Amino acid sequence: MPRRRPSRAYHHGQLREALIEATEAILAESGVEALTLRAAARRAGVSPAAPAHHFGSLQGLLTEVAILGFQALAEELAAGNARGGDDPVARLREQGIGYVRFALAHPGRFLLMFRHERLDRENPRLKEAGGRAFKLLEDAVRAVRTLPADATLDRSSTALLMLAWSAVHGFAHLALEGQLDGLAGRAGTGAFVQDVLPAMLRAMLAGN
Amino acid sequence: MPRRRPSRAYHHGQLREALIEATEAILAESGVEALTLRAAARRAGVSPAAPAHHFGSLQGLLTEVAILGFQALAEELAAGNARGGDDPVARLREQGIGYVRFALAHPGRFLLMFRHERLDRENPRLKEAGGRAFKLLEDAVRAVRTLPADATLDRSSTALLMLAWSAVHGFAHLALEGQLDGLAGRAGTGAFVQDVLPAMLRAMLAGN
DNA sequence: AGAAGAATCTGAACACTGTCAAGATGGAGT
DNA sequence: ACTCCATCTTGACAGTGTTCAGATTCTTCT
Repeated sequence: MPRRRPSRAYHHGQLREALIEATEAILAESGVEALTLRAAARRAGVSPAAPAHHFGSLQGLLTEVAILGFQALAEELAAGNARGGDDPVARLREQGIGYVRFALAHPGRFLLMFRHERLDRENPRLKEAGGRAFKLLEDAVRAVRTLPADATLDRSSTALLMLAWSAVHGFAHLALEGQLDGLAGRAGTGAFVQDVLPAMLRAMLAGN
Repeated sequence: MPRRRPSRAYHHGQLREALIEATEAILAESGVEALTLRAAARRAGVSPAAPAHHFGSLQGLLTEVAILGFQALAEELAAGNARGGDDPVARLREQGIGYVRFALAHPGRFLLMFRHERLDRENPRLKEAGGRAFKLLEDAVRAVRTLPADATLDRSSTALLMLAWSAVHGFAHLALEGQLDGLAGRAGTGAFVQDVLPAMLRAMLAGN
């Protein structure tokens, strides 16, 4: 445990960034439940009360981490779009694969992003980051249904959007909460996902 | 705050049941985050250390509540079966409606059931209760695919099962975490669910 | 009936947690 | 040089889960 240098203790300089980094490290190493203001402060080498000035509360700090999470998710969805090429259905399917890939690669981050009681849902930057990721999905559905870029979704298209989102979100959530371990058997959850997810997405998009 | 009667304080008699009841009440009133050993003990009119003897830890107490939750979920799925009548696809669809109905009717309970870090996942009774609910889904899928009652699911049937489970689970989870509030608009999430869920399930089961 | 033993619950303690108020510190601008 | 202000620390408070020794009561055996 490296204690901070005795001199230059005050005015860390980039404490805000350091705290976010520390929080993400804890999240990756020990999961959502280990997220603690004091642990983050310890890791950044500052006093327990230091974060208050920058984030107001633990909720504020976690919200910042969630914002970064939604930005990373949006990138993953965009990468799925790229993999999908010109075929709208393939783009939607690859977005779904990207969604699950993101969740399994960053379990803590993903679970935090959807723990509304730990976040400040009124934070405008959080709303914006979430909305940006959502828009990628919405546009993909519009493309599948050959709707203009600014059209509001009819009921059937909304149903497709919700089916796509719910399916990948539910799949990821069930996998992260260990509900698929029994199904996966000896091969492990990772192999199960690799095997079943594409088949599931294909079945889902069969009628479109 | 009614303090417990000064006499007859010792040997509550049914403390185990009383604590589970208190926990469920807290869960219904204030959600998962408010679940606290001391709060449950207070509500049952007993000292903070009392629950330890019956449940070992907070995890143990919450696991008991989750077990009851899985039992109630199984009942809801069975009710869906009944609504579905003789049509296997209708039975599967009604199970899905039952799943979401359960989640929205008991948000705290549902969220707790899928918070693996708060539960003792090795508890055999928890495993059994979860497995019983899962088997209802599995059997419904078998019926749709006209498989014998004890057949192991092939890849395609597994994909259908995962699609069905993931879709309703994801839908419910997204709704409970407030992710659908933006989509729901002025009508409210409840109305949105009523409107979109059947259409989503129809689209999901179109090819079967 | 009476006593021994087991089950149940209390009280006090410990190490944690988030948050707050008051004060110390150092950098930036005049 | 001096002031102002953002930044960080110290110390405190109430609340948490859990443990342990002991008090209390129920059960069972003789």
